[in-house]
Amino acid sequence: MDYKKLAELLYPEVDKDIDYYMTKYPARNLPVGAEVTRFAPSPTGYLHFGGLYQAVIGYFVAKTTGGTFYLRLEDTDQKRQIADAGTALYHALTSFDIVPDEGYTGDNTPDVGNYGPYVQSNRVDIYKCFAKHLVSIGRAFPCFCDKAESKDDVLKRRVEELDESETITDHDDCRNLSYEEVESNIKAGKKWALRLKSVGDPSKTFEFTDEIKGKREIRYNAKDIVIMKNNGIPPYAFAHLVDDTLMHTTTVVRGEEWYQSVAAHVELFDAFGLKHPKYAHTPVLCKLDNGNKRKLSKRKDVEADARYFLDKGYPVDAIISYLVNIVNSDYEEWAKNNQDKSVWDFELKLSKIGSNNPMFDFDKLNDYSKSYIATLSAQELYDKTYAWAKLYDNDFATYMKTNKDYVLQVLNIDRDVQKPRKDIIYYSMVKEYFDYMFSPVTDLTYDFSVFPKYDKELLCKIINNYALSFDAKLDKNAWFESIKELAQKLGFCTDNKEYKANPDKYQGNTADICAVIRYAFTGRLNTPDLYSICVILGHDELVHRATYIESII
RNA sequence: GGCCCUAUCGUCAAGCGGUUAAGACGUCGCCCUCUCAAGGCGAAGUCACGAGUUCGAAUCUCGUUAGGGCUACCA
Repeated sequence: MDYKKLAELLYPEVDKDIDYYMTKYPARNLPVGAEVTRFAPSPTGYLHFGGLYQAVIGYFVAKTTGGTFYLRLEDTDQKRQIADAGTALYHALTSFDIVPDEGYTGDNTPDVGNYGPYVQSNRVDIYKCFAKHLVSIGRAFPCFCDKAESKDDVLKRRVEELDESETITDHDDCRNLSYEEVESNIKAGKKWALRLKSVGDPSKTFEFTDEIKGKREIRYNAKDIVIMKNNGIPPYAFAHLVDDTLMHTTTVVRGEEWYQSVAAHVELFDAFGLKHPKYAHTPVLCKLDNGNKRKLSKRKDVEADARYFLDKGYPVDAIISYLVNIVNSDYEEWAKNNQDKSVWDFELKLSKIGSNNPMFDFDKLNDYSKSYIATLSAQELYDKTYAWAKLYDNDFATYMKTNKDYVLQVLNIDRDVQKPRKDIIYYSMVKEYFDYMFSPVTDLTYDFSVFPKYDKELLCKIINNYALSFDAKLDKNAWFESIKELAQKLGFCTDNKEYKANPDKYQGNTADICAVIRYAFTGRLNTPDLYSICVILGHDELVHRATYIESII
């Protein structure tokens, strides 16, 4: 068989050879040890949290080695594509501060970098050229079978084949077609796909080192895998070879689900005489569902959509910290010893990634988030909450802007202290958390039956007395003394030990008085520092609230 | 069905033939206290199971079981 002739027959329009592209895209000028990584999602929907997890790994590997991280859009499956998903993917990714050094930047903005195009559908000429080369060296052949199988069909067929015979051949029948047969098929207008002519012996193994899993023995590939679909577009495997070669990816970070195909990918690289990149197959993010571990699912889990966390207003650094912690569990110790640094300074190591599929843990993420927000100054919290509100809660953003000084005071409650509170988890919580500061008292809901021991008269006495006598000039100690005075006046006990010994002798203790005050002015049984709240509300507002409360008890 | 990967507290996990089997989140208790947080102190809780190798196994080997993945002209 004259393979060159066959190549011409199949790809008459291709006039370049692969050397043209090899010289067009020379290796990057990077320091020794610098890794080139990529995030290569398909525009089939929103950014999946598992995708973000992959992207974070790739990003950190590139960053910590002084390399390059780029974004490539893998849109070779036209059936599953969703309009504008690519653009949305880019925006979601960058919203998490994962900003690629080069690559795709959305549908309406040009790619950045010298190794483009970074959208696979724009690279078909290049794929064809590589495909033609493979035909010309006798390692690829056209396949005229029309196997429009679904996944289930394939599984069924495989099971049947295995039932019939011990050994199954992965070689495709079309590999034996003569030039004349191919020619007449093509003249007849038959559609064809291009397949690799595999020469692998699956009874033999080769040594493969995965950057995460370590050394493994893998069986040689024997499948005549499709490298160009009958629509002229390559499936993943071939696009991977061409793109990661030409874009000089040094380490391919991809999900565990690709691990099975490395044998095929390696054979493909071998066929071209090319060195394959290093591979890092990452565990899959899972979730506990009815006692079972399962993959984070787009359909079932709101948190599978990375935008969920943006919507809620989770701090980006907290999410990244959480992810980094899953990936490298020594991150926590590092963070403890490097409190002046941020997660972005952490040096992530692929070799330290475990092989287990980790389960997503909201508690842990929330802890990172609370702790992070607790480190923010009032001004920083204001800025971040405002930035969030501008995107997700316009009314609140307007409120924040017009009442900036007041909001700043509120946000500073219990914040300017040694051990700040940790109860705000995400920015959307701010509004609700301080609703009694941001809303008129008439918007708060009350139910004074929470104080069954006290009648209306006593409640009003406490509230009115407190409001009328409140003096914002008193410091915290003096303020507390004044509460104790009020307590004594109304028959409450101010000595805890005494109260514990003789609870029946009193109406209650100081804590009970405080509870009434707190509830009256905030509608809450729990709040941060009551003193600060009252100072910010001020004498007049307290009196106003007291009057209103009296009318509704 | 076949092939591959994985298995340490509820969760994330250190561990690499000899450890009282780290740490973090969560849970519980105590202290502090105007509530709630925070903080301090403390507690409970793990080597999936069965064989083997070894003086000695969470660690090595083999089975079993369970979970995950792949088995597409999807990525």
